[in-house]
Amino acid sequence: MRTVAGADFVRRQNRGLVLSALRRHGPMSRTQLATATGLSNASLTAIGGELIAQGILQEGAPRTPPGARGRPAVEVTFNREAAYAAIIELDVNRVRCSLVNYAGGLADRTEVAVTAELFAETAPGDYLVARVRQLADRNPGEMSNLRGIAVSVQGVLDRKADGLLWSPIPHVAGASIAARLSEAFDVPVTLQKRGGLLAEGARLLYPELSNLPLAAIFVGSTVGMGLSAPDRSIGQESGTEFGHMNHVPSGALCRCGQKGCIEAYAADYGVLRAAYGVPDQVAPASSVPPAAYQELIHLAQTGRRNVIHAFHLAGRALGFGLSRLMTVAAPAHIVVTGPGANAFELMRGEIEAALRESLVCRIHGTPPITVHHDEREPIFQGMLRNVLDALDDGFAGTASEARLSSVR
Amino acid sequence: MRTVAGADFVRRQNRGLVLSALRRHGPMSRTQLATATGLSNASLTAIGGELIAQGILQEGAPRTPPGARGRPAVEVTFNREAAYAAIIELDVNRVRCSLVNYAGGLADRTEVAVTAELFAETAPGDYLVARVRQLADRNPGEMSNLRGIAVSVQGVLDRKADGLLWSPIPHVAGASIAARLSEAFDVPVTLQKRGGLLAEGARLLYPELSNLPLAAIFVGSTVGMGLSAPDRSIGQESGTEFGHMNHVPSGALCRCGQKGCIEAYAADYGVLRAAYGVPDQVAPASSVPPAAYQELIHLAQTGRRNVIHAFHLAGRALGFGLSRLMTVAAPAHIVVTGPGANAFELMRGEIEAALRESLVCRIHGTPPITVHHDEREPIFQGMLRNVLDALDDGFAGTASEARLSSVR
DNA sequence: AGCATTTACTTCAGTGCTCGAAAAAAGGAA
DNA sequence: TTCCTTTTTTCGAGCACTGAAGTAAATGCT
Repeated sequence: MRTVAGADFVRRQNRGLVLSALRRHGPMSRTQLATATGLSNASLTAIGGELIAQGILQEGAPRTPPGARGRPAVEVTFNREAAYAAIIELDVNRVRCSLVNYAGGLADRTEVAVTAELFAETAPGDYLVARVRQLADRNPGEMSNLRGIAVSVQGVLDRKADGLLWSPIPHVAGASIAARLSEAFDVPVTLQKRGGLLAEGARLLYPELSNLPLAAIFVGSTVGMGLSAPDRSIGQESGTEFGHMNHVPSGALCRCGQKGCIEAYAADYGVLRAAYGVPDQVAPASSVPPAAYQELIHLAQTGRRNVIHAFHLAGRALGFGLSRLMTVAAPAHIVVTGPGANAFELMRGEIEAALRESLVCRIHGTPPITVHHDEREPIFQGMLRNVLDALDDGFAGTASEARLSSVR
Repeated sequence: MRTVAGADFVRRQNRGLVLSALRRHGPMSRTQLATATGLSNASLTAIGGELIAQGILQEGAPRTPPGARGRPAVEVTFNREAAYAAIIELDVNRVRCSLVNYAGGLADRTEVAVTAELFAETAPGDYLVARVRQLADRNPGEMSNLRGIAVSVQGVLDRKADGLLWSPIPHVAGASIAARLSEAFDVPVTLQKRGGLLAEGARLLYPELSNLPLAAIFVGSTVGMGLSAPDRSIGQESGTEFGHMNHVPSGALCRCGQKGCIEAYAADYGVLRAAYGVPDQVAPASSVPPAAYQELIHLAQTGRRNVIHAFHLAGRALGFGLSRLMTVAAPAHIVVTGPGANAFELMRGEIEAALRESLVCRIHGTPPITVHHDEREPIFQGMLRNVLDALDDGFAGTASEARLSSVR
């Protein structure tokens, strides 16, 4: 719903423009900012001065390039102390908690290995509160200026994005996470799905992808997928459940309890099951050690037929999933990440064959597929960008308060 | 990409707000408009006066409700002559061409039956130009103020939405349509996919659906699907190819030439083929007379086992397609339209069974399914709304010209 | 008929924002 | 020192919005 615009709206918009330009292109002088945003120099004096007075931005040392002629430009940067945010990666076997400053720098970080029983004993919300509290104790000054928390999760979000209705992480479904953290630290908390973050992060990591709609899939102990398009900035929609898209009706038993999900063929446990000829209706292993999965890949690479076949089945499941996805979303590029990225060459043939069977690919061509082995970095970068964008957005709207706060 | 805001931007935004309120809630007094948009009465005097001076809006007769006390309110309406638009429905067997005025009223309409060979002889673009020209000859005054053309199509749009890369309508693939019409009449032309229009139209036709994300499927000589969410207004993304989502790898031969598409099971020709035990690799009938399809439905309703089975296969294909769709889009409501809507009860069991097999539906519940037999009305309404919204958008931006044009 | 009342709309003064042009600032070069 | 160049700031004008006060147009009451 569009809303009525007035002078304050204009200021908010243009402050946002300035912050956004700074976020995307790094420190700049006022004059550069003016041309980057399209605002006049006069407006930049006003807006820049206001943002600096509010402690959101700060002036750097005058930068004098060798042999410069006129008055030296003075760079404007984010004031790193203007705000801090916590970024929590909640995974099956670890919780990583990072404290970042407003300039995007890492201030502190904790990482804890997590067992399957943990959340049976401690409510996930309480546990994450404790993790953030630990950061707070070590960084009292910074944490007093905490302005947001982002949590990456796997599974199906509830309607309010407060917690998960279902998750591959044991015992987290049904627990309040966002509200719990939010009341504990009195800051906005967002839950973000790994798949979408992966896609956004890949866009940031590969500049050549930054203007394409893209899909990122994660293959490992689960199968996840996210979409990211250049325009719509934050927020995405509710995310996807690609791993639990049906591949074969009444097919292999999945960890989610349904039959025939892509994940039941393409996640580590699915491949393991198929490689050793275990009937696909047998309940999947509760977890597969990373080393065991790597060993499977190694076996396939050295020619073990039954293991190769298992990866072919995995590729086929992924390929038909992508082919079906293409009829609805049509990404122009696909990124494959996670432990399974190491097995991509084993699956590539089946994936591409399945894609070729789709009308969309026949017409538009099959989208190129890039392999990015590590998944943690794009996820973190995606969250970092989202969190900072949200802070920028908040600061953009603080214009009218400026006049008030400068009084006191 | 956000752009710099100034006073002109504010005016455009607020003009848009006024036009949008009028479009959605019908004629209103200035005072009502002020409360509906959130603008002040003073602003409405200014904006309303400007819009009236530009001939975009007009004042109606003072409306005096029985027993009213004060000064009577004067209603503000669209000036129906402010602009005209052509709406073209391009179907397999007919072309309907409607001329509508800015108030949304129908000014004239032609409808022509079309044969399969037509576009082999006449380029589709030329043919449509002739159709619009015919309207122009009959309505010279109106057509001199033509401001836009919208065309509903089926198939895969090319990147520029100028024509179709593939279509179930013979001989239209590859032809320039939008550019051809645009240069002939010097107005903007948009090609819109039937599926998306169906979803948008259904939202307009059923007020109770207006705030839900929904999916509309068309079942008939083809299978189509469109998504529509409450927020993002015009433009949608590139549309979907649901009918050609794979249902069974290497399955039944589809008209598109691929194997195993949903359409190959659920469109009329797929059901016909299955009902009569024709092998599913046999090339599909090039067209199925509507009466023959109705007869099939009748046979199934009277208990013919093999026909019932064919509809079950169709339902299963649609159901698994929807189940797969749910993992990516998650509509809260599904609308079924087209000739196949008459057969919905024959397919319902299989559709719902397939949906129940999906994780998303197990968790969020299966979305309710509404049957809307007619498909023409929602398609037309969807296009009408889109065209008028585009005109509104254009008029909203004419603010600065107002001062100029009032001079001459 | 005349005046009060009610509701719709307009006018006016005030404020905030952007912009272009001119002025000031801050160094290097001559 | 004085000139030149480039960056910033200052200043006046123009626009749009708002709240408050004023005007318009009709009904109802005396």
